[in-house]
Amino acid sequence: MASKNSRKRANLRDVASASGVSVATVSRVLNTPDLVTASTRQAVQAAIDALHFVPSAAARSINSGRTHVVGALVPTLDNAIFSSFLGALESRLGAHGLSLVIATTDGDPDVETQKAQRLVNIGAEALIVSGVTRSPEFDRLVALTRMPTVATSFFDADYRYPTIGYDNTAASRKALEFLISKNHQHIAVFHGPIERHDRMRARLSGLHGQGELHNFETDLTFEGAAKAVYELFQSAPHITAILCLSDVLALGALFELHRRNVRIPDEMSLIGIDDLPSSASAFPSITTIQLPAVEMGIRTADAVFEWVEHQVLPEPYLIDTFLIIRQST
Amino acid sequence: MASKNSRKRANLRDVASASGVSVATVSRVLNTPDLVTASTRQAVQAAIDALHFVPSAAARSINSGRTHVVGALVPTLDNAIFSSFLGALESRLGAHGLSLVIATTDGDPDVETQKAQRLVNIGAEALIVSGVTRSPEFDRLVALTRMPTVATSFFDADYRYPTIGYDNTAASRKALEFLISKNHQHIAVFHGPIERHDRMRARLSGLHGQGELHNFETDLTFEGAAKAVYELFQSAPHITAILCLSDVLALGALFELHRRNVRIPDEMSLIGIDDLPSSASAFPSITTIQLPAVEMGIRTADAVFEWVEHQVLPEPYLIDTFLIIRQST
DNA sequence: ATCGTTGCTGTAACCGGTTTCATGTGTCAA
DNA sequence: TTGACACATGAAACCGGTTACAGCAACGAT
Repeated sequence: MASKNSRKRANLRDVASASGVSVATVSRVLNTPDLVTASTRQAVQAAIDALHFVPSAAARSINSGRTHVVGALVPTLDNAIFSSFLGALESRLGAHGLSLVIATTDGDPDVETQKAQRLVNIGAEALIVSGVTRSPEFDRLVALTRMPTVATSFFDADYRYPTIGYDNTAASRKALEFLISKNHQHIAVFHGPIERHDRMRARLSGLHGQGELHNFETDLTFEGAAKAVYELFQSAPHITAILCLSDVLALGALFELHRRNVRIPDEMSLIGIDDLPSSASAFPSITTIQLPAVEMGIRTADAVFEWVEHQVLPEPYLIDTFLIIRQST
Repeated sequence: MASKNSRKRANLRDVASASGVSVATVSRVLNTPDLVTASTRQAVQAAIDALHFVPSAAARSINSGRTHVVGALVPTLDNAIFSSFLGALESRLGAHGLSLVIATTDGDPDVETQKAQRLVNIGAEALIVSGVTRSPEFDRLVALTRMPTVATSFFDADYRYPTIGYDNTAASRKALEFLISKNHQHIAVFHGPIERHDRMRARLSGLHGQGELHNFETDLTFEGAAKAVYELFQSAPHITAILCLSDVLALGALFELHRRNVRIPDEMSLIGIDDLPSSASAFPSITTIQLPAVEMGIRTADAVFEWVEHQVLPEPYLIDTFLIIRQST
């Protein structure tokens, strides 16, 4: 009794001596039970149960060289576009027998580097990052550790890591062209901070020189959008359409326009980018450019799996975006 | 040259022989540099750089017995209440030097058990779960591995794992009492599937026998809410207030009521539970019961940290919910 | 009776680190 | 000159698994 509840966890040798076999046989019971006689197998199993033996993950992976863990670095979980990406990613990785550890970076390359270092320290087999901007230390770390690394949320066939994502510039241009095709002449562009947000910058870069545009930079929140609407009516009341470079802003603008009794789309048209779940159900529902976060998660999971499991370097992959026409335009 | 790019990663012994010292000294350079003379330290460091040596996470944790990884099991990432919880959790755990691996369960106890097993296999030091419902195998796994386990999203001082969360029953009752205080006699209750969703069940259980209530069960989506509104007007047009047991439903109902030109709150009052970011900014903004997901994440991270680092078993902790009165009532 | 299989099991090396303990060297006080 | 002591370093055990290899028994074929 007193000996039963020894503080330490039982290990292979304990089980071996308890069941009167060698460590090799115990290991075989765990991994290749077919190679062990039924009777000894049962004896070993009994000892395993009695001692509450649980194999050590670390000891296993020291031999296999595998941890079955991959890390994802995303700016935030508060934006549904990232959480649905991660949800799909986790689910698909799980189907491949891989686990996902997440790290939020707040869009700061230094934080990203620091958390990437931690992911390396816990033994991640691959890294998944979002957006274009990396710190030099990050690149050094990846080079040093030869870490399989995939970049998501944008597409660039020439990027230093394989990219799986969409063309942000084309997405915003698609939205703008749609507004122009609807004969809008005076268009406002709402966008989030472009400092430390390269995808926003890419979206914005597709828009210059296409007729009269009024840019409003604001926080990437509902409140930020409301503030931009306020400024819009102060400075440019002749505007007839708002192009929001994120559905978060589009929803915020929608609410603020409601509050001001501005009729949508009669008095003001509204188009977003992302296609958040809310955008389809808002009233009026919001025309937007769909960014297929779920497909991106699945494809990224598959690519990472092939890389760590079969050493297949992924090809850069461009995911299509779609214009979803709804009631707000 | 040819020998330089050997396929295998360098290990401690490689570095040791390259720099002409023992493995112990190399290990000291890595962990306790003060104990090593500056000159040898530099020599070792040079060898480390030259060989691109990166210490193996598995080998380290086999000695320390630590992996610095904790696992969280949540139903989904699609609901903002969970993603903001996880965001806060990850951030706070990171401050404690711990990494977070996430696993989604879709609310299925069997999936939860299976993914918990995987978390154990990769060496998680602690488990964080959501909601009351566990499978017997899950409990067996936790008992077997003596895994530190915290349950969140509800509070029950007598639960078999320490709970950190809010009182779901009290939250919904708080919402109902507020509606009653506003003289609403005929109230509809929108709720998601209660099968496999114990928190929803707890919220519903607080409401029985409190005057005339009409229950509508529907999917926990915007579309589900819209459908419930439709049914509501079919079967109970005299209703003056809708109590939604999740802000997701409240937002969906809001949009559908807009669509039907029902004035809020004049013709219909609306109250939710969750306090999603959207609820504050919707028009009209939605009265709701705030569930402090961020605080829950922080407190859970602290509790887990104390447990794995200092063997301090957390006390169950009840987090307050607050009625946030806005325009929809 | 002998040899070649096949099947099960044990010994011991090994994975890549950490850590204990012993050893050698230099410094300082007696 | 010698003993005490701090300091830097190395040899080897150790963590808890996996696995190459060897040994041995039972079997059928020659």
